[in-house]
Amino acid sequence: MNGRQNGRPTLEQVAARAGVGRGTVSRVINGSPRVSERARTAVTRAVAELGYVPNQAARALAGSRTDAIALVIPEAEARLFAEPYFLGLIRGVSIELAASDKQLLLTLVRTEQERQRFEQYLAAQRVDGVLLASVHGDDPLPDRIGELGLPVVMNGRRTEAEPVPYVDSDNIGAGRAAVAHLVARGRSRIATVTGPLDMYVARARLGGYRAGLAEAGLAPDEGLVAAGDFTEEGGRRATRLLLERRPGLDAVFAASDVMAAGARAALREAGRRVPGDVALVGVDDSPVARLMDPPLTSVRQPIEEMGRTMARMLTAEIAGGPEAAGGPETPGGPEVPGGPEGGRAGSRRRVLPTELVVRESS
Amino acid sequence: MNGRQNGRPTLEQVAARAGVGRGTVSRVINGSPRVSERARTAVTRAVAELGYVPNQAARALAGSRTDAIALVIPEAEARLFAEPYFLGLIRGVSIELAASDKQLLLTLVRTEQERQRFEQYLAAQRVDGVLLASVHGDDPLPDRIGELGLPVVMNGRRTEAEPVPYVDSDNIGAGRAAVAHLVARGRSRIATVTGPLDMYVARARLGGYRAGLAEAGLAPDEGLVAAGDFTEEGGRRATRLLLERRPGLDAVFAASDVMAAGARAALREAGRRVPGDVALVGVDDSPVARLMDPPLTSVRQPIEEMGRTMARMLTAEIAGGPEAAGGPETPGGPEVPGGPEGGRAGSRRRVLPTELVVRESS
DNA sequence: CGACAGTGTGGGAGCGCTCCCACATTAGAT
DNA sequence: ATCTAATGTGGGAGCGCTCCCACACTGTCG
Repeated sequence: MNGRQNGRPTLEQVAARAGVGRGTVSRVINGSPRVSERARTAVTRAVAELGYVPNQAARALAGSRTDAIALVIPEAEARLFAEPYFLGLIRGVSIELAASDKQLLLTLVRTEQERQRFEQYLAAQRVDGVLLASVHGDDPLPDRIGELGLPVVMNGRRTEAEPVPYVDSDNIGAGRAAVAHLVARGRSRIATVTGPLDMYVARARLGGYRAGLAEAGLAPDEGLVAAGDFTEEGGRRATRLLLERRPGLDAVFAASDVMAAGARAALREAGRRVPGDVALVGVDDSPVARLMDPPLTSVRQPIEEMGRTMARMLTAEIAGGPEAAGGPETPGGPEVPGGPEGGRAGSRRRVLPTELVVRESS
Repeated sequence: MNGRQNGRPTLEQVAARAGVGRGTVSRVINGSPRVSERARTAVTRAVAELGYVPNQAARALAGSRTDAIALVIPEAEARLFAEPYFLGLIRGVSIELAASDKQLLLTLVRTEQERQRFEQYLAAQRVDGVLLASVHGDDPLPDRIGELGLPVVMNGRRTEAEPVPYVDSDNIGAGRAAVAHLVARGRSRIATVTGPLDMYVARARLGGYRAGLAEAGLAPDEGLVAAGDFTEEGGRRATRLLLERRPGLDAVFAASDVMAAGARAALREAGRRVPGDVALVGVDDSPVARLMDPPLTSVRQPIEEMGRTMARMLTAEIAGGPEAAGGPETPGGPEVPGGPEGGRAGSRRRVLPTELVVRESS
């Protein structure tokens, strides 16, 4: 039949061809410095001539490292959140991983059963580390993985003081920026549609909203706060409620673009004009924002950058060795000179800045 | 200090505990029928007691199968296409793979260099098969993978007569359904904004549009056809052009929702009302469609189902053995007679039906 | 002129499985 | 009674690597 497995040359064959021993070939391939120039060129040539590619399974078995990491996305969230979010994350992770020659294993976890299967999977030593997206407040998975001895980095955090390493965006800053912008535009009766308050991200954005009001010297008014659930329908309902309670509101800060779309619909129903009567600001700067009518002012999160940062942190932790688990052990790695973004490089938690994108809705 | 690699029990230990040989444990784990009931229970118990999980690397090395497949997404496309598309695809693939206990390896390919690296990767025998998303007309990758002896399934096809196994949606039917619907709504001057015509998907949708006109007894008019590029801006430009050439048009069929959003904006600029003056239909039924104003009538593709089908086909081909399923070796590509639409079950090409979702824009 | 560090280097000893051959054991056929 | 087949079973022989020990060879120092 086809020579799918018989055809590929092995390390041994390369060694024979180069006239050296297996050990030397291995050293050359893995970039060890303790190889003579003569041997190195001979091996490099043999590799090229034979088209040799190291067998990954053998490598993993012998060396107990797989050069792969898993990215786990809870399926339920994938529907809730604006989907481009995850694609952006994946893209960021992927870019960074390509640079370090690791592979990305994507796992969508739907059910509890699948979650358990995933733990089994981890136990089968198929990955060197795990990236976790949008973890819920009470999810024990991050800790479990840690117990297995595998490095983890989460996207977002479960609580304010999160023990597991994570990369988050500055959600408080997002709320503040939105409110500050609305105030600058002359609005003073600013309402907000929040996400589900059992999620840290929703609480943080609400906190930012409140801080923004305080900084502007505006009095808080609980009547101007309504809870949504990150869906369009939820945003619509919450906005209707707000209009009922506070007909005089002149701005709405929705904690996501999708909810802002719902708010837009509710405002239209109520005959309010945007931005004439009511200014509108969302969060995410998703494609939806650009396509809305009028285009939506939104707070952008550096999603791709978050993905990259996560991958970088995980890679560092993997390389940093299993024993250095504790602190920001900096093993001679070329530290990025004062990271362009917030948060110290090498730290176990990182909060990236958000950015307001102004469009016609405000 | 928990032992990451030392702690895990091996097959040998399970064998000892169950009082049987390694071979028997292996048979039980892999579900071989040639095991006595007695041995089976003993092994099952030992496995449970020790919390044994087979080491995947060892399995792959000894058995030369990895239980993983790769899904390749060209990065350029990921930006162009409505992104939810890929998430839907990933979801479908993931669901089906979970059922067959395989793992999903996601690869975003950005550059030519990365593409080569990916080929290297495949040569390292890390996957049992490959899924290819949105392949361009002249991409040699599918054939290359076939030459490596790896099963491949593509999403969409490069040309009408595609030699490599694929799963596509009925793009011709999509165009026809859109036109038929518009005709039923009393429209007769129906324009279309196409995708880039070097892509088969764009040509097929245009073909469906033309077929639809013919079936309705409407005369074709090239002035009613303008090329877009699957972006919003492209849709906007193309629509402006159409309005200039044929101010009397009363409907637009855009070959994607995103382009429909662009068309919507152009129509608004020109003072046309939707659907009053001009009816609008898109393709994809993406979240954008629901959020547009008015909500967009759109032809839905069964994306998730496409993902599932692809995974199923690939799994079958992997299981079917390298010798079956017609030699991928055939150089030059066999001219395949296969009928255009309605692919047979078990066939190497499959075209799934699309479905019109009517909303207020038409 | 020995003792002693370096450097490179070969190759043995696994890593934890699957494959498969040889050997029971049993039951049926002759 | 012997022969054959069917059924279970143990365990050797790898799969293709990495790790690491032992052994050259160089020089350098006391």
